[in-house]
Amino acid sequence: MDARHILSIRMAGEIVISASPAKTIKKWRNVFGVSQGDLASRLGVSPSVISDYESGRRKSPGSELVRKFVAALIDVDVSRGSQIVRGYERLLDGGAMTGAVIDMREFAFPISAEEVCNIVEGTPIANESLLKKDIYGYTALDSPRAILELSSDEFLRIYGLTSERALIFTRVSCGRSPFVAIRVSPIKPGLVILHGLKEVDPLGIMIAEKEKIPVILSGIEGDEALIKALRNNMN
Amino acid sequence: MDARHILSIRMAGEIVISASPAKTIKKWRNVFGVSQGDLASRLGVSPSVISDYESGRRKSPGSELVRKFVAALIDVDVSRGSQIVRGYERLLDGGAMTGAVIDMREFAFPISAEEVCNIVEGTPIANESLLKKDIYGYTALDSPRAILELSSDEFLRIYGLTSERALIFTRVSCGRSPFVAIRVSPIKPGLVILHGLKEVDPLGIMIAEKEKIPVILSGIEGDEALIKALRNNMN
DNA sequence: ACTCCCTTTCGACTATTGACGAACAACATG
DNA sequence: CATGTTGTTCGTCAATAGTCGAAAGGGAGT
Repeated sequence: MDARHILSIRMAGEIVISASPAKTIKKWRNVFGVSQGDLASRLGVSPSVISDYESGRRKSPGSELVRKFVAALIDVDVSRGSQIVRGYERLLDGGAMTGAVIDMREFAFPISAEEVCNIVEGTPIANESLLKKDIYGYTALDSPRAILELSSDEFLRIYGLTSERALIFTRVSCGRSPFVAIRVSPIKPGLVILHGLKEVDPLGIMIAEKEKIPVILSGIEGDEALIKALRNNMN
Repeated sequence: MDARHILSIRMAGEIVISASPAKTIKKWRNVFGVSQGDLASRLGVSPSVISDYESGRRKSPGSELVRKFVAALIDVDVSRGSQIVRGYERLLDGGAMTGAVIDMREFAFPISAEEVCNIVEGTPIANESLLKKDIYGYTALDSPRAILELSSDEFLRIYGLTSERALIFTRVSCGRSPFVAIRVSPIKPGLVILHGLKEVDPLGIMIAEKEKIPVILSGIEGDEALIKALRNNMN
């Protein structure tokens, strides 16, 4: 399976190139939803071995360890129906995203919604207590175009490998449409960032509270400055 | 530079996932056109260290070594004007290739043109003495569509990271047009494979001989069988 | 409060990596 | 034939990786 091989290379590359291989190893295990015990069984080692790696006890894991680790995660996914691999295949097959997607990144390792809030100079306006959660990447959208252009298939693709990401709506007018779209979608993002307005529609806030999605209002002036701030803080 | 980071991940991933990290490390050094001595200087180690890795003395290079290795190659490229990084950027930015490109792969490590010839059940018809050279990947084209559709920019992109690849022309009628196209292009492929005909135009053979490009006539029946044979022999 | 699951920490041990430097081989050039 | 460049092999040693297993912590469920 081609997507499987390409995903392997992507995962291994991210781990090796990461400023913190330990954190990136843990990120991928969490993306695949596998416990340390399950993974250890599949690799034929003790659970403490996995924990040692993810905690950074070994600073420079060997290539063979990384290769085995990646292969084991993908094997688990395949045994569960290839959900992650298929999701990645959709990302590959779709070619360039529409212009509605301004930017889209996966983090080498997750950062908290709180840190994301700091990066975008944001003000929490919904579910502030949930800002400790981990965010794995972001997708920035041009809201008017997104509403007009995104097909249901493309809407799935903006979630990349995991929905635990920041969905950033730029050029927002009153802040209701984004939440309506999220409300009717089966998949919910880990965090919503609104940009381009000062006051948010109360109904939008109610939807977010109900869906338990933290929402931030970014204070950075201009789309490009927002994207720049995010890119400069890539780990 | 974004393409730089993505290329880093790609290279590191290929090395780690490869069935032979040693050979893939050497492939990438050759793709970047850097000597072992130059690379050693840049890494602050002795040349024999590089040779030890490429010869397979160390079976499982550590992540840090791979990261440093990749970074050093890209630094060399940047100091020379970012030719490789820019080439990769063009690959990324172009989105999906036109339908003229049936398939396109880079090998984890190069194989000889002779091995490629065996894989496609080929008969050498030009420059047979050059079949010992290393081939780093392949691009399979639908010839009639390629002639009609490929812009000069897209023509460059079919070479991927290196031109030392097999350019495969399928649905060829008499075998002259492909060589005329190659003749006028500034970049020459490492190997040409013709498919879909029994006799090749003598002028085409003359052009290939003149350009010192080995040419093979594939004996596999059918485009799909040809691509399948190539994919099944990916290293 | 107890049990179970998941994860972390760390001492200890063996195997391998990372690296140097010497000796050598192959090829191109003058 | 001598010299320079590029690359290979290998003995050697210090440092680190790979791993086990014991002990322990935190959270959820009963």
